[in-house]
Amino acid sequence: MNIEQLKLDNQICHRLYIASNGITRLYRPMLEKLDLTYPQYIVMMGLWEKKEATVQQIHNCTKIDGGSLTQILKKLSTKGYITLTPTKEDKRVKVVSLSPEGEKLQTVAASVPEQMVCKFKGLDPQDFEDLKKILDKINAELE
Amino acid sequence: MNIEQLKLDNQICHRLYIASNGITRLYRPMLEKLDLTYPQYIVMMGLWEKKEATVQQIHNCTKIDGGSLTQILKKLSTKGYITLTPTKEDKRVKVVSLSPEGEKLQTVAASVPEQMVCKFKGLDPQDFEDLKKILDKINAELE
DNA sequence: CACAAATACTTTGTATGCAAAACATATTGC
DNA sequence: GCAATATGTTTTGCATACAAAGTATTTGTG
Repeated sequence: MNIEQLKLDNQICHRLYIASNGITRLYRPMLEKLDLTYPQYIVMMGLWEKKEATVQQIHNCTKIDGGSLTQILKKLSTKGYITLTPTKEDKRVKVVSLSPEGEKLQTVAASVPEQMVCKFKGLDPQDFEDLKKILDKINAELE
Repeated sequence: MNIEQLKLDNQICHRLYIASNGITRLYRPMLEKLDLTYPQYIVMMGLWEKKEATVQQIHNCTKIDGGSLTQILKKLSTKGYITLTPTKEDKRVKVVSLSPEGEKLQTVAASVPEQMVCKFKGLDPQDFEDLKKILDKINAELE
């Protein structure tokens, strides 16, 4: 029996899990000013790029699953950042659009990425590059 | 305003978030045989190493926060994998111990790590090494 | 055109993650 | 000793994640 592999210290997945949770936690105070949670922020980032998109398209670019997305979009709608409108051509499809407030929010959000980078002085640009490449490989396998 | 940094495609944190969720999802069917969720599996890994530990110690090695840990330990206890006992010296402290079933489970779990590695044929050993090092840096900053 | 299969989204139920408040028990300082 | 404080764990409330079931609409087929 290969016990060695079961040790926490040898677990890459555990490290990834901790890092992901830790980063979400780190975002919290920064996103508080925007009245957004991290998943909500991800959806907003997708919308700032496209201005509007169907629920399906948001699912594709954010990789947040449908069930969660419905809840998140409902919250963002309540906050007045987006609107949800069924399309005329296909009533099943809903288009998510940025409201003026939602659009304005991007200006405030603009400082978040660099605030975030500042938290990781211990990593050099090469680390970020490497990490990005490896995560892309992992996410490709997870597809 | 630095809009470029706000694009999803430039977000490392988003990649990490997707990867972490995807991996947890990937573990699910493997852990079903053990009747464990991924966080429960993490706690069990900690216990297989130490046989017994206080709630605090488990928090330290798993990095799972106290509130969640209480729930997870309650579930593991219901499943009969562990027991929770207040210590005599300090009644606030609870010791978590493996039950015989919990201990036996390790044998079944032994195949999980390699099953997991098999899912990532696209990554070479160097990728895993690099990833581990970078994640350790990140987690050190998150402390 | 009617009906089965597919599609887009929502709902439901279970399991966290996390901050903040609550509890119980210990320890300290006076 | 006792009040004030600190510590270890639990509870609470809100926000997901996700599988599975449910709904509404469309599309494809005969």
